Amino acid sequence: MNAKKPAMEVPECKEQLIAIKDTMILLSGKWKIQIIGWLLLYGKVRFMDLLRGIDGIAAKMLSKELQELEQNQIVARTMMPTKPITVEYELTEHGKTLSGVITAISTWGVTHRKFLFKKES
Amino acid sequence: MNAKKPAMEVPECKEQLIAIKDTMILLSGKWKIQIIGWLLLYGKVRFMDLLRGIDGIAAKMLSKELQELEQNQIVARTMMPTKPITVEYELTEHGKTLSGVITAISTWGVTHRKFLFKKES
DNA sequence: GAAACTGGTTTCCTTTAGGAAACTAATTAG
DNA sequence: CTAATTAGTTTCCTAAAGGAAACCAGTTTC
Repeated sequence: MNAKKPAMEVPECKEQLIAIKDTMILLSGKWKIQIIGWLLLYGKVRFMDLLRGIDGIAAKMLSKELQELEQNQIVARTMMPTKPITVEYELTEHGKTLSGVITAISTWGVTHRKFLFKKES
Repeated sequence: MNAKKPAMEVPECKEQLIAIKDTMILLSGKWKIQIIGWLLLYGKVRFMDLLRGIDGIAAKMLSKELQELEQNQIVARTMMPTKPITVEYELTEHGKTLSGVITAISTWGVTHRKFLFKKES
């Protein structure tokens, strides 16, 4: 018996794989999806809300990730002329279109937890 | 005007944020989601199919990522007694429950591309 | 016998991600 | 005057991720 097949036929579903790659370039890393999840749940929040709310994140990271999300027009930043100054972050309209992705990820996390629980019992 | 609010009220939506974190621990990195996307589209495939099909991945990476996905029971590995030996990879039943996540990511990639196109025109 | 196929592993290296802590400026409350 | 608030930035460091190339064993084809 010979294992040789001439190589897989690769149909044009490839578009979808490119789209996956595109998305993951924007959202990769430890924090971005968590930040977006926060903004989806809580709406318009301040820098310090995120810093205190997202477990374990450092100011440097939060600042950097928010800048990147802003550049990609997923997050909007608003400076308020209060004293001391406050800055508010929220999802843009485009950013809100990520809700399907975030809820799918969140839902699967629950599914996976149930799966692990079922196995060990 | 004083910006001080006593600190955000943080309701119990936090479960969802934990679930997001759980999921991303399993799927983080440059390749895992792409691999799963491939397996969703093509079903049962061989090591070399993935190596040649996923643009830019190195054998070391593919091998390592597949091992991790197997450990987490997302991917199943089958050795076939052909000559030369062939190995087939496919999603487990549990792995297939990721299809919602993957299609959401893929769909959003398309949405995002349209968004960028609309802006520049 | 040489080359090519299978599915990897090993080594060595570079790049990136990420974290801790200190520091800034402007302002206010005590 | 001191301490604390806001929203960050800067520096220094380590750990992890990732890539290129060589290598391996077993088998088959030329």
